[in-house]
Amino acid sequence: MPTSIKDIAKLLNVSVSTVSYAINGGPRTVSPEVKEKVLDAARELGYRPNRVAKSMVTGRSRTIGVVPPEIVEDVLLSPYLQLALNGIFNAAGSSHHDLILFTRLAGSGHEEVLSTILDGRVDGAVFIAPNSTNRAVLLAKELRIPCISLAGSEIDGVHTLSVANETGMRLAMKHLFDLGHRRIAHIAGRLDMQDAIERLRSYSDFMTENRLAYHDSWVLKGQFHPDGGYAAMKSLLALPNPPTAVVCANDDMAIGALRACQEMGVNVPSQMSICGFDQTSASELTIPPLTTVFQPIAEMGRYAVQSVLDLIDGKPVPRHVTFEPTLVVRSSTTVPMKES
Amino acid sequence: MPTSIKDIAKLLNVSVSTVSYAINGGPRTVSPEVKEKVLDAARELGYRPNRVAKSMVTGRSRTIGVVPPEIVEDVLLSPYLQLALNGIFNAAGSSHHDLILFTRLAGSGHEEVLSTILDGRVDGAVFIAPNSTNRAVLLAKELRIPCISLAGSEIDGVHTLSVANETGMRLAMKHLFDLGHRRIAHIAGRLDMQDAIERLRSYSDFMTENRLAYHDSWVLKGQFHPDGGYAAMKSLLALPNPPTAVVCANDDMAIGALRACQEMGVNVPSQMSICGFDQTSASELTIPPLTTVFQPIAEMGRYAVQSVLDLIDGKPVPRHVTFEPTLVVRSSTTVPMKES
DNA sequence: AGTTGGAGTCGAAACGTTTCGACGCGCTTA
DNA sequence: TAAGCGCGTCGAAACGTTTCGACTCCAACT
Repeated sequence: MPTSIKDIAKLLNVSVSTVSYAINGGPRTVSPEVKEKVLDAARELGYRPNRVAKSMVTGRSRTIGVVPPEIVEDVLLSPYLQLALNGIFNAAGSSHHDLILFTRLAGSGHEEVLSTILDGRVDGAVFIAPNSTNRAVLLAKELRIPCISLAGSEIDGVHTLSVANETGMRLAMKHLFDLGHRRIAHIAGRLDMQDAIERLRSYSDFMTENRLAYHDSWVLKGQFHPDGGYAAMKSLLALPNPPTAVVCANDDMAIGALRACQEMGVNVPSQMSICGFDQTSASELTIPPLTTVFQPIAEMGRYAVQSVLDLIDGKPVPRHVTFEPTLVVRSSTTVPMKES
Repeated sequence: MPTSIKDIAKLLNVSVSTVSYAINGGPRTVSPEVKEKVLDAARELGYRPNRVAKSMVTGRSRTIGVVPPEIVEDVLLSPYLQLALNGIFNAAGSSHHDLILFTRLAGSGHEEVLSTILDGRVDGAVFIAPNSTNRAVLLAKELRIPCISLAGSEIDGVHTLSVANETGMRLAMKHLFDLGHRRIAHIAGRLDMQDAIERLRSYSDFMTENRLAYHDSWVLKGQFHPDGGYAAMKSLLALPNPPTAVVCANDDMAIGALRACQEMGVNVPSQMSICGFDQTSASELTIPPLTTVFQPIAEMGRYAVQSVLDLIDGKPVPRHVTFEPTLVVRSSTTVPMKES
């Protein structure tokens, strides 16, 4: 039973409203003497305002929800998510909001999904890379909860922040093409996610536009996981006439691919150029450091929070913002070997 | 204005209590017909229980707070914290609790620190590696908020989970000693953190016990950051008779040290053995992969959540639990070179 | 037949705030 | 001097729940 505003009121023989005014510099003024008495008493009694009660009456919690792409074991181990979360965390901190991390959407029906989000504990929500089957974001929208989809599929009516995947992919492809590569493979991500789809499409487009022949066997699915990248590279190397370069849809897969090359005695970059995507912190620790596409994920997280806040305040927020990636050239790509 | 229990009551001409009983299978029984009517109406109207209101009357929020060691920009980029957070996230998910991540302890007075934690939004809290100057955890304890200190300084009266730093350090030192190293340096962490202090002490103890001479110049402060490790290694290599091996108090610093060696053309491990601490995911991506001390951080996170939950339920929880680390031998350590 | 008791329901209190309407007081202004 | 106004204060309503006491039936006892 912590001290409440009532205790102070009783002790000082004033009304609760007066105490409230004094503490908040409230909507009404309080005489200096009373104010001082109240503040002293509050300190004395160790008074802490109860945020839950405050939330109930104001309808605001100064807390925003963060919903990971899927709620499964170890999802926080994803470097991409970590980067986004860090950006969100920074922004929330500087705007004096706390974060609720939702942990239990999995295995629950839609009903429960909604209850978790819309139970009044958050003023708004950031959905990180929701895939198109993620109904929660749709329902949140339908119920007019201020929310932002960060790097997810474009869903109509939902405010979305995305990265220009096409630019990023073209940057990587052009880099390899300019180096002289013609046989370029692609290790794709999870094709139920928008990013993966767009990166794959840009790859195909680039190959077609430049009249580069490519086979189905050059497009592999790596599920965004290192092991997927590893397996994909293994099967690429087993091909009779393997490609000389590969662009991966994220860094984790590129790291897996790198490991596969090392194991098979294939030198990177001289025998195989590898390009990643995302510029996660691990991408510069590999040997050789990965050439990769930098996405301003952390900045997007920051922007997402600001947008949610604006949405809450009823300010206008652009329906869709696209961030431009840039290419970070490091040592995992070089000119292809002469032979062939 | 979302639908409330009252709307249902009004619509059906029953009392709010009846609706509550029907929805919760509440403490009183409801006739089957009424129950069905209520449930139908709730679905119809899209009723979502308001958790804030529920919290207020029950005093429980099914949410637990997570407090990072310090609240500064980019704190979520720390691999150690990520690992711990992931463990906490997993555990919270399976016990149907959400997480509040506190983002604004920094720069606020003690008063605000407390308000943030004790404002009724959380049932308990996990403090990740609080250092001894972190007053928040003390105050939380004083106010009887169920809380666990995860891998932090031991503070009396606070339930603490720690890792046997001594065991870990000895494992690393003995490994190097057995390989034949006698000139072993230590790059220490932030000496305001318990872990760093203990690791440093164990290093000294080991050196003394084995009658190994060591100089002050072999003990460097790396602040737990890669750049600190880098700088430390640089100054080690500048020594007239540098050590043949170095144990770092975390992986990040070991990675920095590795980079310094690479830059200076010092081969790791043949000319310099490097040992890390924590087994973060980056530690196996370096070339060579780091020999490091594995701490079950993720498991500790899980355990921490369970303990907080037990504390909340009034179950007995051991005041102090120690987890044992193990050594992961990879390729950054080997026998020292013959010369000298 | 009268008593007990459980099932089903209602009304109201409680949780800790914020904020509105009302009121009294003293000061200015006509 | 009366009207008007702003300041400081109080009491009460409101937010959306849960749950307790009380009440009414009706069935099952003695």
